[in-house]
Amino acid sequence: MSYEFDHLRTALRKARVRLGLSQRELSGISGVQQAQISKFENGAVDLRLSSLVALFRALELELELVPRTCLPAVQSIIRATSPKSTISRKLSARGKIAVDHVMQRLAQLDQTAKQVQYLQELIRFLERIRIPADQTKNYTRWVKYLERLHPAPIDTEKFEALLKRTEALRNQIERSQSPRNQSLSEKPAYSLDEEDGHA
Amino acid sequence: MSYEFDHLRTALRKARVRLGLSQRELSGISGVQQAQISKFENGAVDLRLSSLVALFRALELELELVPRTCLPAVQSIIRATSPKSTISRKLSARGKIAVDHVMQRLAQLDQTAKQVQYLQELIRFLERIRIPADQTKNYTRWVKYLERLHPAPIDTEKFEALLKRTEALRNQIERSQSPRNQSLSEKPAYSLDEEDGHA
DNA sequence: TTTTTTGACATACAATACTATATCAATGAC
DNA sequence: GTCATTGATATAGTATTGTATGTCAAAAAA
Repeated sequence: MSYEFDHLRTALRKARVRLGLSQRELSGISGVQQAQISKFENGAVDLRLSSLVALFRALELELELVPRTCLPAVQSIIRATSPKSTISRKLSARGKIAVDHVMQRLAQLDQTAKQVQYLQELIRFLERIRIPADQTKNYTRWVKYLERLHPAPIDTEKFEALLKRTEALRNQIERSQSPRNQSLSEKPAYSLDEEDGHA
Repeated sequence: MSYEFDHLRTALRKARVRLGLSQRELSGISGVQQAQISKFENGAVDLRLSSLVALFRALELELELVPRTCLPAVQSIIRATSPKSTISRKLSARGKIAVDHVMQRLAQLDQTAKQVQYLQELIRFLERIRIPADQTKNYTRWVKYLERLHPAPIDTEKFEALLKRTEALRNQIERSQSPRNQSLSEKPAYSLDEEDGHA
């Protein structure tokens, strides 16, 4: 079909993927059918404005009208700001909730146990640091794991598994960073506690 | 109806009006039915993306996706640039053509006649100056007059009428500017020879 | 291996945009 | 006053989206 908006099609997919959302998840958040999302991303449908807006809102994006003469300036701003700005409040909210719940569960366990303290520290560490771009997939996978975990009480078996996974993630992140000797405690490019600046 | 895009509705109308285009004219340029334009401007239709893009393209506007976090920055850029950037190439192209044609007609008349020289000067003057915002309506009316005029040869009667109208416009513009003592030869906010900067 | 997740696709029906055209009142030009 | 322009509506028929489901293969997780 290829209308004049491949532009927006690809932007949608990129934004969705960057946030680690599946089409079905985005569908749930935005209210637009998964089938429609798939079609749109593949240029097979000419969405109505209401659907478009719903999708973009869910991804923290706004449809803005830009005079062609200042397109370059605007695009450069977007490029400059996007690494920080495209972090989803949705994902970070979901992630934050998951982490909070798990931390609450952990708080119910024996606080004198070394392993419990260690896991709590690990998680607090992951909450604070910058997640490198090549680790976002591992990171979102871990977050999803927490989401699945938190509704039920945490028994010994689950605790061990969680500790193992969390440690693994921390190690992967450190390994991916060490060659370039980057500091882990920089401002986050992808983190849980990112706030969106409505200022 | 009121979806989440009154934003775009009003922007469309503003842009169209600023350019002195009627709904029918915009329909002709964009290929979107006049009825649809009317409905959209009144929030009575949920346009498809293709129609939207067609409309905005015709108005030299681009639909851009902006992360919410850098909305303020983007909007400030648009505000800062818009007085210049929102000038339509469409209108200025149409206007320019009309003026050129009329000037060609005038070139065929007796160049020694004082009145012919005077009218030519007047038009060159209007081409150069900035048109104050409150005079755009008079200005576009004059341009339309030229558009209607230029296909046919210019006889004495038409010449007189044109001279009269052109002089009247010049006077109106000067009157509207004089109280504030603004210089007329500033950069144009609304002029025929405006170029769009794709740089 | 088995189960889940994911994205693409299909189908049937309801809702609505789009097209083509026409009308009408208000406004302004002549 | 007459005529043209403008914007808002209307109508009827067509095309497409949107909705609700379901299926399927590939990839990933368990």
